[in-house]
Amino acid sequence: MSAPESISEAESAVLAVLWEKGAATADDVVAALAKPRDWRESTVKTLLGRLLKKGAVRAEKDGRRFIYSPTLAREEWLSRESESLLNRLYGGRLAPLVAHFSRHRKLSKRDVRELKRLIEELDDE
Amino acid sequence: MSAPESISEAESAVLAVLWEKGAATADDVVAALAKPRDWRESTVKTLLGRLLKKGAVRAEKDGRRFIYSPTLAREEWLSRESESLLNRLYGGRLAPLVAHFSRHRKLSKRDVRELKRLIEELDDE
DNA sequence: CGCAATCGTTTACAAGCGTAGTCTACTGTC
DNA sequence: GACAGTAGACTACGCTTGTAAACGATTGCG
Repeated sequence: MSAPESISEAESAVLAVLWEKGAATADDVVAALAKPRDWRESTVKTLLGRLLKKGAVRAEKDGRRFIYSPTLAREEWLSRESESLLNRLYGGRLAPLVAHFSRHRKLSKRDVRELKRLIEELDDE
Repeated sequence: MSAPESISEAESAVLAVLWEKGAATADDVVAALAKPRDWRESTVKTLLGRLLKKGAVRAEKDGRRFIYSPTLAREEWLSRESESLLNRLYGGRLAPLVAHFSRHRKLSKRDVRELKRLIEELDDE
């Protein structure tokens, strides 16, 4: 199940690119991250290296370069991060989080609409 | 408004005690944390000091000791942490998080029941 | 009144992180 | 075949975090 090595903020930005593209060279990643984060090439290389070491990314040799692709699935990562927060702050359950947001009027109409639909679907199962 | 100094995991455990007790001496906190975390006294002292410096905690002199109390409200902290996660992972909205959990069958019956009630209440507003 | 206990403060130190420069080896080009 | 460019690896460095020992000031007790 791949050791649960924790992914840092910066690393997750790199992973995000790989999740979107499926696979990419270091240069592709550098290019893709040019806009959002303003990182030097070496920064991205370092992050790729760390992700490699953590086993969250795989590198396949393609001539003189490597093609990087994610090993850790985005969904898996989402689960880990989300559950970690729920455990730390809300006793591991989702409802209290939602309650917190509703209590503080932090829900957009869109959120409410979507939540409503989601809950209805749940009833059907 | 208090500067949004970020609170670390360990620090939040100390804050948790203060939130529960309202106010406490360093020793009280050490005692309260004896069970969950197995920290030396100095560890707790360090954390209290850091929280002080971060402005998340206030210390009022009471004879030779200090009485510590939280400056940062728990609700405020919950909001910060939760919103930060939502922003980083779900485009800042709550519905996608719930969708993720439902997709992965991570919702307990209790969660579903409570969510249902919450959503109904929302409709009333 | 002196001393041991007790507070809070200072210092410590390894690991992780953000950010990046430098080094080395390979390769495509003239 | 020599050389410039380039890709990945190695090194760096200051900051935060987790964890704690050491230090110095104060004080209640005998």
